[in-house]
Amino acid sequence: MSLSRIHHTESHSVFESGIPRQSLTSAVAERLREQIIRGVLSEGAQLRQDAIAQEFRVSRIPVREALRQLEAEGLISIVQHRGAVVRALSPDDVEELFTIRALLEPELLKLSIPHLTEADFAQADKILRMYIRELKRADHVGAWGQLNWQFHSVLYSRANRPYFTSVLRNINNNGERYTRLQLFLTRGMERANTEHRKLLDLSRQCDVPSACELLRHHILDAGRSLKELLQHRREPKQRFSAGEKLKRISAAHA
Amino acid sequence: MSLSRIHHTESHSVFESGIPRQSLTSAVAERLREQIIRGVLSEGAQLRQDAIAQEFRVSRIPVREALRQLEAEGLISIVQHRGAVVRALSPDDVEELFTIRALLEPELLKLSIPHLTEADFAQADKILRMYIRELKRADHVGAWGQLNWQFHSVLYSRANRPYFTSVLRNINNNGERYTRLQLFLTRGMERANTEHRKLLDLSRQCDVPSACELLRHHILDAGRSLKELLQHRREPKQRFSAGEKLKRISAAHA
DNA sequence: CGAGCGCATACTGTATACAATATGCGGCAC
DNA sequence: GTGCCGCATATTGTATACAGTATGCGCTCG
Repeated sequence: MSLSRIHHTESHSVFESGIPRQSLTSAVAERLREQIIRGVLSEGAQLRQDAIAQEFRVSRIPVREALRQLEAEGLISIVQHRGAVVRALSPDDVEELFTIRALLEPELLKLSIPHLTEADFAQADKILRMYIRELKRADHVGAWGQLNWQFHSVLYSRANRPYFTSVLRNINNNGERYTRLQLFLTRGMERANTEHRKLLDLSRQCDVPSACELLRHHILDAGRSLKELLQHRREPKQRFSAGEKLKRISAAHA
Repeated sequence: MSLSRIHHTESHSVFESGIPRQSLTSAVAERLREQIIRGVLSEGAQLRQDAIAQEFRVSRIPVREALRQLEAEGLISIVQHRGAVVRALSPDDVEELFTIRALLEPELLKLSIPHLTEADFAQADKILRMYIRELKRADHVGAWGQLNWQFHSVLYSRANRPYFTSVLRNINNNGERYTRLQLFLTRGMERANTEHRKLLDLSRQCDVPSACELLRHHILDAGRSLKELLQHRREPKQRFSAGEKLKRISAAHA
């Protein structure tokens, strides 16, 4: 899994196809970000610079820079001399993320709808159909969360508001692990699907107020549901005594 | 202006008082961030790693890490092999930032007001009085923007919403240079002051709806005003031909 | 037997050195 | 005279090496 174009120019890594225009730092950051979002690196997981550097066949410098970037994005936290760990979100944190989404996304949708083209609707429709396909397979959960964001993203794409988009993209990156959890555990996929379908129809009809209101509730309901899920999921763990804390932490890696 | 605690342990830099707990990377990032916000480094300014490293008496590694962090915060942009420059915001960008603020800050205020203490109001009041003092002196513009954010920040402090706060803090960091411009050029300071006073009074009376509505308009009006200011300010420059582009860029450094 | 100290170890933090790339200028050909 | 090629220079990108710090274990002492 080398990212280096210097020592392994013949490697077939996607990062080395064609003329390399991406710095190792960006490549490492991208990989780690993806792994965190997809849950490959679960919350609390330690990110040791040396291990990552060896895995990607690079030195620790680009790894360190990538970690700084991920920290600024809120995905990990770095403590001096103690390394980086994947951030864990409390139920309150998750609620906050959804609240922010509920405030920003309807505005973005409102600005976007008037400029959406038939191609955009077709694209959204395509994503929804892929979503349903994934829903039936139910084997790899990974794609749901991604498709979820992609769908929303297409609907906002014509708003042409880079800051809105980057804030929301980042918030979604922070929360996607949990969104996936909810879609999986509460069978919320069916509901999400019907709501997405409605949202697409309303957008197509240019019914801006209804679409925005539906979107707002769609987000808030998902947030509430997820918060409750997390609270109930966390409670059992509180039976552990402080002395067993260590065991729990190591168990979390399994 | 050394930040190094290794080579200059006897230095009196604020970063070295007491036991150093901050990494050089964080210290450099903080310094640069402050300089960008305060306009010491104006938009388009090139940040050469070597120069920064020498100025702070550190190697380029912590500088590079700091730059990555600032890039993730949106304050600078880094291009491969061409270095980092302070980002310039278009009038549309500024409008976007204010729109986001107008959506998020009222919500935060709503959540905060019920929990604000008399000490908080006193603190806000103190900031307003400092604001007026600075307004009369009118010599160093720097403090206005900072006090502006501090005032808002105090009012939101009891909302206890870390993500809201960090998103807004970052947006303010990105826009503060321009806010200051507006306060200076449009004599918007007086208006801001009276509106802040009203906002404080309404908050004290726990009149949540009125306070939030005032805040929303306060932000949106400031945004509109600033956008127009920037548009008119930019227009004269458009008379330059494409051929003179280079001259304009180098002149921007003066 | 328990508590506290000290050392070994592993990891992070930073500096120095070298490799690679972009930019600008001068010379050459047309 | 003009345009293009190629080299010199400056700046960034990365690797290696070393310094500093936190953690855990064993030892000693009470």
